[in-house]
Amino acid sequence: MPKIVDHDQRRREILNGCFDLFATHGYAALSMRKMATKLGVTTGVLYHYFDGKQAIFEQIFASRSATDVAMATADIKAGTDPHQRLSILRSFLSNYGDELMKTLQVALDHQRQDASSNILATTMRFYRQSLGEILGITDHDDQQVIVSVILGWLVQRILEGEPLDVGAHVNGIERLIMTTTQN
Amino acid sequence: MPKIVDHDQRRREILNGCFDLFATHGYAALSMRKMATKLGVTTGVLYHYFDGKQAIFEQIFASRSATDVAMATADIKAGTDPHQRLSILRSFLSNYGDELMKTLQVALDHQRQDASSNILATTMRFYRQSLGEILGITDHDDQQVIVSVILGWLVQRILEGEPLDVGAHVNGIERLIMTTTQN
Amino acid sequence: MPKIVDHDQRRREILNGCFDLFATHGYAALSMRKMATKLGVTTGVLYHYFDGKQAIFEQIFASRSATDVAMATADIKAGTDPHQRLSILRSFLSNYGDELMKTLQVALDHQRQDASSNILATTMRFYRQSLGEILGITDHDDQQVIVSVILGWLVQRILEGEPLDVGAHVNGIERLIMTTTQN
Amino acid sequence: MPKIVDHDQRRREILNGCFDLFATHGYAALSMRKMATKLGVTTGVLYHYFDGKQAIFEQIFASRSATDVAMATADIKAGTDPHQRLSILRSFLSNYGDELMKTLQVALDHQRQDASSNILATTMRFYRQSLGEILGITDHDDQQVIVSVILGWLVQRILEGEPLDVGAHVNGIERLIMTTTQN
DNA sequence: AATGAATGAGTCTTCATTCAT
DNA sequence: TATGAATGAAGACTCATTCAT
Repeated sequence: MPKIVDHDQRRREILNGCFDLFATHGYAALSMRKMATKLGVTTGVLYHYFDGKQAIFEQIFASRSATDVAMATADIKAGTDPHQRLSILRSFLSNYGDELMKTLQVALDHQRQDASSNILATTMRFYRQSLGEILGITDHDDQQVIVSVILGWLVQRILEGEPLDVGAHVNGIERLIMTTTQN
Repeated sequence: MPKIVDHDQRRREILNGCFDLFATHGYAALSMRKMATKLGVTTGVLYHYFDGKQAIFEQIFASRSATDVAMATADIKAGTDPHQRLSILRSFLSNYGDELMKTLQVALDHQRQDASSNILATTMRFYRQSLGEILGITDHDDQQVIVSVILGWLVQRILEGEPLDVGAHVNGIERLIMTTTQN
Repeated sequence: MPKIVDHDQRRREILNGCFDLFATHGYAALSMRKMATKLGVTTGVLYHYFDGKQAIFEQIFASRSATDVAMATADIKAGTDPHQRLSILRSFLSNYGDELMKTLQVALDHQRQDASSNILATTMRFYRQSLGEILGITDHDDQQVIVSVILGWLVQRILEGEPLDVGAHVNGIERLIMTTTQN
Repeated sequence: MPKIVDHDQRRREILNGCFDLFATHGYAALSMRKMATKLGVTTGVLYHYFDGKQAIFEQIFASRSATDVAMATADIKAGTDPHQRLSILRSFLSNYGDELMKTLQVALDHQRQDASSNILATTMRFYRQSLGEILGITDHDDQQVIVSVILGWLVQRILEGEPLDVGAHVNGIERLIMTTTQN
């Protein structure tokens, strides 16, 4: 009878533990040793559950980018009134800003790690469309600009080291929606 | 008899050559050897002119963030008519988008190298104010949102691997300016 | 309730399965994991039946070198006419050349693993005498040279990657026998 | 002015030092660390002069297999009288047996390392032809058998751990030459 | 001013082996 | 009897940095 360990469960735990580490240190600067140490395991364990550093990194990215959109749509879909939707977007960004920031950092690393991969372009399109649906915006240009506002908000938070107030940005998004050129 | 070399001139040449390399590969993934090879010098030369990798990186960042703002203001200051100002912003972003993207990548790396440094927060404030002056915007919140639009535009360009059309974003900025809540 | 398994039977099966693997990959390059995978068992099983990698290797070698000589004598003993004996040698080499080649490879590995062991010297003497009896040659020098012809045939086969025609070598052995200096 | 080191000279010294190590330990069992230690250098030095373990190994093999044949032909070419030729072959094998043995061990390793390479087959053909010319033997089969006698002599020496007397083998070769079927 | 040889700690990864179950 | 999770040392190789020349 083998040691009783739920293999997949353990994998997911490790992945979750790695996410923050990759986000804060960056792919190249996070060594397997440091990763193992911070997780309280040995390097051997990491290689028991994964095929290597790159594999861990990719699985983290894949699982997180899906999770984030799911979180957003789950929260926001509920509202139907445009005003209500914005209010929900505001609290979503407030609550999950840190997580989104880390996902963005991991995504930027991913791009450097494998510039030829088109998974990021695909993911961006998915984010854009999801946001469009959530806010009821169909115009492609408007979607892009609003995504930019949110991404820019995250980048400023990264660069300054502390959260920016989300209010001004949601207010900006509202004005963009109201002045949309499509009608 | 020492070779006749302008020490500072040589330093600047090396720094200029390194910027692209750091922007493309990232701090951790760019080795001194690769750096030397791409620049056509030996590692010894790099250590003759600089105190090490970290020193090179910091001097690059310092010199660049100043340069970029100088480029922007030089181009834009001229215009006084709001319409004209936006038109100049558009062509500035078109022309220097790639350079700005690289600066952003280096800045993100810098933040990871030394999260405690406040040089980035200072720089961001400087950018924000400069942009405010250029576009004639004094409201702090509006400045933040417009900076976000530009940063978001750069991030999308990074993540998708190809330039986004700048028109939609400048148009968004225009709408943000027109609907400003101040005054 | 333990599974009904013939312990020794299982051991022999594993040993037989390992022989080809050791011969093909070499001692150092054959990991226990690969061994287990190729045999369709787990590493735990290998350590249940054996004391470790070195132990498996030595038991393989011991069991094989006995087997090979048994094969040879069984086939050849029958013939008494010198001509007949050579003909049987020829077909023996034809049929078992691949197996002999593998045994040689394992023996060469064995020598590197434990150069101080004298089992190989003993085995060689045994081979030599067996061949002498088979071919009716008593002179020690002649035995050595004829063993060399066969070993050389195997080595050329190894180095060239494909079987050499055995005819020329058996013919050579015949000429060596006919011109023997003894008597 | 750089440190004064003759790069190629140093390379050759290191290669020469490695030859015995590869021959005695085998490719897989000789680690770069052990190699460096035995040579009295650091691993960094090995990577400064070579592209890696495989590269060192291949260069050793290439340089040695050429050297060996050169040694043989240089020594033996001189004699024209068949009897004299055999006498020279005898002393050549006596003197260089150890070196040839090591070359053979390296070659056998090489074959396991890269079975698809055809350099060994080419080398074997070269050895065969050289030996044919030296001994004045043109028949392909006879060349093969005589090469086998020498290879077998070397293999027995490897397996037994001590040199076999060369006399019996040279005598065998003589008898093979005298009874050649070609004429 | 400039070279590139040298170092030794660090990189990712694989290994033989142990052991709780 | 059998599993496969876990370990820690060792594998090949790269790195930033130093220094004799």
